[in-house]
Amino acid sequence: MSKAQLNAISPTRTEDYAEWYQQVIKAADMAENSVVRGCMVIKPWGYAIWENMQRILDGKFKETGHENAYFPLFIPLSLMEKEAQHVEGFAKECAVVTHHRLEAGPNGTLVPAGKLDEPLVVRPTSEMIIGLSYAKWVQSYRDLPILINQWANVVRWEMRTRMFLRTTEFLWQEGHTVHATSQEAVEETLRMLDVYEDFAKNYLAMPVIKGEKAPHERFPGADDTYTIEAMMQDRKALQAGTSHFLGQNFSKAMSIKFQDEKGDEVHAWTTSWGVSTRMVGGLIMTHSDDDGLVLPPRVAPKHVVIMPIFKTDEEKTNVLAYCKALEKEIAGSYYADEKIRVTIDSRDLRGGEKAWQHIKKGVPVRVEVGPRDMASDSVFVGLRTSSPKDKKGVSRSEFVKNLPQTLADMQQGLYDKALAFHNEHTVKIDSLDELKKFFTSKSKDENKQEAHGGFALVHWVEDAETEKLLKELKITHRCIPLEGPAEEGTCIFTGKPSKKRSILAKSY
RNA sequence: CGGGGCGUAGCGCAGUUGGUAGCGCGCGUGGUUUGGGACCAUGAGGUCGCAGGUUCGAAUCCUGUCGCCCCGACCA
Repeated sequence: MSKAQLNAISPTRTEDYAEWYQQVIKAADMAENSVVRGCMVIKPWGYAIWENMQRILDGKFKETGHENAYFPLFIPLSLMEKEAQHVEGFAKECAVVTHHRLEAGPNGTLVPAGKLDEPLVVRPTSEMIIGLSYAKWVQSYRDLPILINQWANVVRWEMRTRMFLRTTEFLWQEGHTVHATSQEAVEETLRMLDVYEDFAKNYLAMPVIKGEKAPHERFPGADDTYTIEAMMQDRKALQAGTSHFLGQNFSKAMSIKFQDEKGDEVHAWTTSWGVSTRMVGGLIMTHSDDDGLVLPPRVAPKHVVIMPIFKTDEEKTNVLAYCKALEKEIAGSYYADEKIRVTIDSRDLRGGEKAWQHIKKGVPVRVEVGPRDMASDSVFVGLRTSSPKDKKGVSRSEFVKNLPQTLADMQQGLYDKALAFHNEHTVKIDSLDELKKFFTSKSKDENKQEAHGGFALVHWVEDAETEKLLKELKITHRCIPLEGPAEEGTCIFTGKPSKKRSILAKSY
């Protein structure tokens, strides 16, 4: 049909947000469901985004003194049992290996054989298996601190999965550090939270709130859990990264001890912190629109796609040569201290079709080059942050010269837009009635609720009674923000005195 | 694991009271087009999720089972 659709993605965000999310992933060719329940196949475009995240974060971890290492995928069951709270928190979602061999069964089937003496848990997180090594490595205060990060996959057998946001197997990094003093460990915990904040804001263009989790939301076995919370376009909260101060809980469980300067044997203080492929989901839901994925340039696999346009063979030769020269010129320039990532898409596809594919994948800058542009030494440019129809011709030299600034402006523009949205839907609320109103959809149909709610800043004090009300409203306590003024008040549920406002929100 | 929805061609779907499978998009080929998600023609492509059962006959009815999506429960 020659009639152009209004949007590339159907349904739109307002029509059906959850379905829109799935469709963006599909349209951008990022990932697909696999034959294994709850596990996804991450396709090249989606994986390239993750690789960019990895590269940037890895650099920041190293800048802050960490080294990478790798520990086993399997954790002996007996080891998991050592920290009571930890076990309780993870027991329900552990995959367990009980056999180590397959034998021929009836009718060509294979049956597990070779039962293991001790079952192996597939790591849901690595505190225990890494702690075991740390116990051996730490003898003296001179061995500290240990600052190690691991890039790995982990498995958590969740009831309900969603691509990128919560999958049975996911990719992440987990930092595990050991310190001589509580203070040092706390500083490390907060330092890494800052790294995550910096990464989210300045690279993913995703506004986040740093905060502390309520006791019942803590990592199992942690003394304190800190989080960065982001607001998605449906105004729900997404926990985008966490950093835990583990106190001496794990060092006691694992016997991570050392002799201090005075010769006394003491337990070490540990931390752990991580972000996962969930961030890719957060990225999608922060910026994308009804035409597909929108990528902040800093994590876009390609910044620029050049699309040659030609009819005859002669034109093809000339246009392609021109495009290659342009590609080389662009690839030699820098944006945010990295070479600009450019590619030529010379596939034998119709122009419109091709352009839309790149729009759906979120490539920041599209450049069309045909004989006419060539003749005037200009290029035809479309930006992902503008309307798909909004394209204009500019001189080639101007375009190349301004490209770094163009990308920087897009990056900043995406952050500003997301921040404005975040602020618009973050409100102080001082009464229960107001809170109920804020979090109640006008539509009575469970499946057709309009976007509502957001981040409610309220005085809240943990209490069994408030839990019930939160549940009724389908909201959760997200965090107590670290920044912002301390403000005395009273809990809107119980009237108990509160020293600071918390964020309550619906969440992923 | 509870409630709801859905599994039919690569994708999206139709298939009414059971009679041996169709449409759109996409894909192949030929042609016409070409600054834009083209058009005409002509093809290829399906054990109707899987396993049983009822029947002369099942995509359709029954039972079981697996998977996906939504709402809950759960969620470092």
